[in-house]
Amino acid sequence: MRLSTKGRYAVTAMLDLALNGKKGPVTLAEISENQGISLSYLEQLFAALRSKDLVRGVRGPGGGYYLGKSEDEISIANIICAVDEWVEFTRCGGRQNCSGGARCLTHTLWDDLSSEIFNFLADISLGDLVRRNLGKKDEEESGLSVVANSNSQAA
Amino acid sequence: MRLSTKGRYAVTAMLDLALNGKKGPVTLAEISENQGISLSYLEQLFAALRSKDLVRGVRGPGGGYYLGKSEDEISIANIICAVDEWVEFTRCGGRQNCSGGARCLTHTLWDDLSSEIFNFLADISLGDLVRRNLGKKDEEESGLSVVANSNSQAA
DNA sequence: CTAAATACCGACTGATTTACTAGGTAATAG
DNA sequence: CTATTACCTAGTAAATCAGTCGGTATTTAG
Repeated sequence: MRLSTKGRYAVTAMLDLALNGKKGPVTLAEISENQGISLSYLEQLFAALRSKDLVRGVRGPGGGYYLGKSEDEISIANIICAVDEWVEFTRCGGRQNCSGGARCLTHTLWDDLSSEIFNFLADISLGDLVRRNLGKKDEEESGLSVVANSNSQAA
Repeated sequence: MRLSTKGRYAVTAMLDLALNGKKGPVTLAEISENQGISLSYLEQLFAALRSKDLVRGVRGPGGGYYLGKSEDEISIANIICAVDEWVEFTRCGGRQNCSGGARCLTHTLWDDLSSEIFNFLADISLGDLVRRNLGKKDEEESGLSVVANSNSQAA
């Protein structure tokens, strides 16, 4: 898994789109304004998002972007993979026997961890984030209620 | 959170150290050999790890590195933060009122998600990974037991 | 004591990525 | 038609990545 600032920009932009796109398309100019991301950089990100059908563009005046699927069908992992090109990590991935064991064992461990992180992010949808926040308004003063919902597929 | 290839190298190296360092220090030359990471790059990574007391170096012949704490006291988040310098994400972080709401809402959502990812990685220790793998040997042939690697995002 | 092994340190480097600018073309609404 | 928007390509300064090179400091072995 690769979670860079580029992925952050993409997730942030998609969140903005999910929040503001309920009644019509949202222009990149609006997202740029809202989130402080340059327009052209958004264009690059949305080209990648569009190629994975995560967003749908409408040209012309009154145009902009819709989500390509429902909020609940778009996971955070989807978004990050779309812009970060998801390179495979393990170079020996089970196929080669990779210098005898010690190395491959470590790679297997890393691969397992990497999959866990991926699954964790694949389980969180845009809709989750949006709904979670709406429900949070009341409990705002009582500290952290949102975090650590213990998706512990470890162990 | 920032999970780059640099963090991967660090976690991989620390895993190697946890696996091979039971009976004495492990040299960077060995880790370099085992994991295919250049010696000088390892030196850079271990300088950062050392500054956070995650490893302890011993000079001279027969020297090398020990873990700075027990396997169970070192989390994956610790390792990644040590080498990746953990920059803060939200620029407006509750203090400023940040252009009126829509933007800050999105930032809050991102911040929550970021905390979740961090907590997830903070809950996995080196010891967890090592033990998890040892217990896996038996069930190896019965497919995947630890992780569902049905990463079907590439479609 | 000497020599080798090792950690430790700093400067430099090509390649890649990041985030952005500039300058377009294509489609569509009014 | 014209304005607005998506969509596309090329370029770029800065940062980061992963590495080389050339050292110094410390400790063990002979």
